[in-house]
Amino acid sequence: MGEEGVAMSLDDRKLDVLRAIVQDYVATQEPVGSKALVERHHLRVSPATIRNDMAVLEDEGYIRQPHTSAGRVPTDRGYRLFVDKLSRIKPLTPAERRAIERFLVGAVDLDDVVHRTVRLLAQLTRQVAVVQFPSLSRSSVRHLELVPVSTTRIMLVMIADTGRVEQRLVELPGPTPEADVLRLRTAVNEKLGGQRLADTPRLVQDLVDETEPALRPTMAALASVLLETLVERTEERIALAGTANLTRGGILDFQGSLRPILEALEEEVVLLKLIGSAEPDPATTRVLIGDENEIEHLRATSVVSTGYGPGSTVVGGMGVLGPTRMDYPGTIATVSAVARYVGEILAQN
Amino acid sequence: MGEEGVAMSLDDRKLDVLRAIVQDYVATQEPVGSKALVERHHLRVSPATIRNDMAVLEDEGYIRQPHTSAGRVPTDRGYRLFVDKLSRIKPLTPAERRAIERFLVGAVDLDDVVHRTVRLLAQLTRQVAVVQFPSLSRSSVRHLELVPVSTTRIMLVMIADTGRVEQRLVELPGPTPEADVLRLRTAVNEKLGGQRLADTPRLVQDLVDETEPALRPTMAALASVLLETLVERTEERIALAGTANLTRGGILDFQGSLRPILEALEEEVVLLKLIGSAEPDPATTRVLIGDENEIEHLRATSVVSTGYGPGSTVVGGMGVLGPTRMDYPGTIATVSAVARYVGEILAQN
DNA sequence: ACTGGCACTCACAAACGCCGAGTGCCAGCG
DNA sequence: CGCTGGCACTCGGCGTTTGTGAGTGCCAGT
Repeated sequence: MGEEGVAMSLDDRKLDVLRAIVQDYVATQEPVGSKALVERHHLRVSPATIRNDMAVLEDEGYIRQPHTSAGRVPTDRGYRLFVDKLSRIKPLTPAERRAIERFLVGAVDLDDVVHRTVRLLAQLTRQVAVVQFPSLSRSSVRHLELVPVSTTRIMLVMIADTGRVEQRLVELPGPTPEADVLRLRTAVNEKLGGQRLADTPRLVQDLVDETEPALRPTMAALASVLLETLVERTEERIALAGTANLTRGGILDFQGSLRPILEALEEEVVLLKLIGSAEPDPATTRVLIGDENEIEHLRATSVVSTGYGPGSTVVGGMGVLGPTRMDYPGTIATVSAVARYVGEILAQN
Repeated sequence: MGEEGVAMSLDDRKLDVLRAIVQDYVATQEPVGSKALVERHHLRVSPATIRNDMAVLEDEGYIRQPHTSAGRVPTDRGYRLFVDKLSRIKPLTPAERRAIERFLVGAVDLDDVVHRTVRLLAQLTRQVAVVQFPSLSRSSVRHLELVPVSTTRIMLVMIADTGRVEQRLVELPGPTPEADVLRLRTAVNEKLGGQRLADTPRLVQDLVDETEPALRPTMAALASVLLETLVERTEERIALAGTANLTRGGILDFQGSLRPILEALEEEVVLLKLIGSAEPDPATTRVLIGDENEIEHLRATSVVSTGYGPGSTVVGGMGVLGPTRMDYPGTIATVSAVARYVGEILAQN
């Protein structure tokens, strides 16, 4: 009707009311009523006035009543408005800062960093945490090693600059003396060393073409495994922690059951999509609220995620998953801070 | 009194009754009464007789009543007797055999084998499955590689015969030309190649002593990292799957909540202890029932576990965790079969 | 535009009573 | 002596009822 944009139809006080509702509901986990609102927040009006405001907010779809004559609860849309416009990122407490700093002492290798990170995230946010291992597709080749296993088999070991290591067995077309293996090794390293994995497919082709004819079949066998390792099987690894937090606040937090959630959490693909850094600006911290996320069974959850990597690059994603009713400002702050720290650690290698 | 051994006090029929109670309870998840028992099993006596038998079984601690005037439920002790004496291992169904065979196609490397295995176990048993990665301490060194990263840093990569790969960064005491690194590499491989990891500590010491004096400080730096990698940090990796199965049959399955269970499952140490192959005969399939296991929070669960490895060796453990009320014969059969299969696959490398 | 007042709604908890499965005991029977 | 049928008893679970209070929407008044 006479209203222009949806947001325009809400004056400042209504926004204050929404903010207060979100905060109270997140804190108490109970529907919040008009009377309680005026008491806990110093809104300078009467409950009746608030009720009118709430009626409007409900019309606009920002809040809803679980049942007649109960207080109001924010909708996904309400949380979205809250996150976008009504909240400031909460600074970390000193205790949190200390915890983040402490977690890295003694991290001995990449696996260790990732595992510690995911536990840290879970502990700080008291939610389920997910950390993607540095993605192969985003790293470069540091070194390739060929280890003879028998005369017709070698083991291919690839070391990425992120510290990730992949190994694969290669069946050679025939017995190959060790000297030849060394020649292959040199050739492969000269061609691929330092290259980004994304660029390797065509280089591998060159590699075969440039090999001396005698060794070409052997190199071809090696090349096919290389391709598989470097590209096709860009298997992403993932670390998960804090699933026990799903049971906090009664199982009823997630209406129905947490069964589907646990199932979804075991699907790597699903997790990758959630914290996927295939986003416009991967370094930004993103928030997906309720049914904004695409996984059917996680419609009752929100995800806060971000990319991380040494310096300003992004080699993987990390994030946190919890009930839509969660402390967004605090969680966003934590996830961002942890990602920044991990980036610094990675930069040190 | 007049009774000799506890087991002696139970005649055959009482044992039949216990077996029937376990079977029915596992199937229905409800306390089983005397009348239902005589109907479902062709015990040729009347309910009243069964009641007397049940009274005895209860005195002996094999079953109990959840409350007066309810049916009986097996106790941990009852399950134990059932597993030890009253059940035969259930042969696998053809469908199960097929599933096990199918799961391995396309397993591309060790990680993949382990991940597929754990999922397979979870799916077949419909419980939580745990698989330990082949333990470093039980494997031998296949190859050690030194990759120069800068003039004062090299990356140490260890490849075990099980296919596991560990890498670690070594800070050298000073700039070291590549030729020296090669010499170190040769020396290290000659000394440690093919050796069991358990034997390496003293060998590493020899290694330093035998090094030409000029390279000795460098070798010392390398040796300390080697020791750490090979011995001290015998970090065991573990794969987990099927946590969603914990929610089957209502959460009430695990009285209280499954919170502590989820928490325990995130502790690697706990899991290792559970499926630990530090048992008398690690290749045997073991069953821990209820409070027989030592982890406080898992007192309501049972664990079926076994060791696995190529041939008749054991390089790690795997197992399944579920409510004490579980299908022991079937689960034992499945776990054993899967372990055997995985052993065969590992033997192929 | 805000407020106080008021009638109304409805989830939730406590109280109640019923039902029936299951038991223990006992006297009788082969 | 072991088994059986009969019987009185127990008690958890379930559906119904009732009471209570938080919270609402509406309206008349300032």
